[in-house]
Amino acid sequence: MNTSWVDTSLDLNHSSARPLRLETPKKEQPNGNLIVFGKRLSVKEETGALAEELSRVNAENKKLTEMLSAMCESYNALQSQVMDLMSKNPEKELSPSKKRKSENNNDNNYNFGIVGNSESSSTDEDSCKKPREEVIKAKVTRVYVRTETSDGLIVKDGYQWRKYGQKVTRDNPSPRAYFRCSFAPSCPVKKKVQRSADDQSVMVATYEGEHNHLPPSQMEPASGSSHGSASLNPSGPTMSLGVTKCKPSDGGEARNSSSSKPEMDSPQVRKHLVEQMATSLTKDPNFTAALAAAISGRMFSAKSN
DNA sequence: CGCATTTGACCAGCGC
DNA sequence: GCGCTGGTCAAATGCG
Repeated sequence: MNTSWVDTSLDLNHSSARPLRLETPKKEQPNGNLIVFGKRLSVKEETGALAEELSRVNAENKKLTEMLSAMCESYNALQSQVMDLMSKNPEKELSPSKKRKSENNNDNNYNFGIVGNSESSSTDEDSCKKPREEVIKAKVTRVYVRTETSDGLIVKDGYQWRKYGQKVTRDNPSPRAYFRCSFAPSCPVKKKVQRSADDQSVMVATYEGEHNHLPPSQMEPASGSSHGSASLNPSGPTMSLGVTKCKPSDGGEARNSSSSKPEMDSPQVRKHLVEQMATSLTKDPNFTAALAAAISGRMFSAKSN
């Protein structure tokens, strides 16, 4: 099971849709001088400006690295909390009233709350504990989306969805919306979207199944930006901010080959996961492009002030 | 007019 | 069997 954390306030994909302009001055001027932001500079000034920008970019890079490591640390802390909880409450923490067949198959991690807690609780052990029930056929992915806006139960993920129901559930005052992929019935994917009971600014999107088609944004590149803001993609090939990549989820593809029985408490494994997360982020062209765009955007705003 | 969304009704699983 | 609950259906409604 996948669980992704996406902070829509970052909106990286959206940023990456912009043409990447790192504004590295190029020696286009025949006289050796440069026009930087409309200003003609001498070679010395250019060197100074470049050095200044370099240091600024370095500082930015350092800041981002710190943010990344902080993210990983908090993730690890949460992970260990989950492990503690799981060891204290070996299996049956669900309130009896919630025990529906499908929920037992798919959502037996609700009892651990939000943010990363749900992952790694749904392993093959669960299916072993319930030999009577069918093994999960549809891949279930849970995605957490932090959204500052209150524009309904909308989680943009690049796919088109058709809403077919809405319910107020017992354990959460905010309504839960039910979506089917608009390519249904050929595409069996369903999605449930509900605001987190703990944090109303967090949307919890639960995907069931996998798309058997490309997202419309990729099938029609020209219209891609229309779906692209706050883009997250639980099963598709596009980028989802890789916090989940730290964990041995079933949807983690090749990022963690030891997904069968991970020992999350091992410091080596943790370190390895952090490294994998960092490399998967840096390898992702979308992420690097978005990062570069964000940096250049900051440089622009700094310059204009 | 066609399509998507809304929303009350209905159904099925589960506990008592 | 009954009540509770989550999930789905389908008629009504809205929108472009």
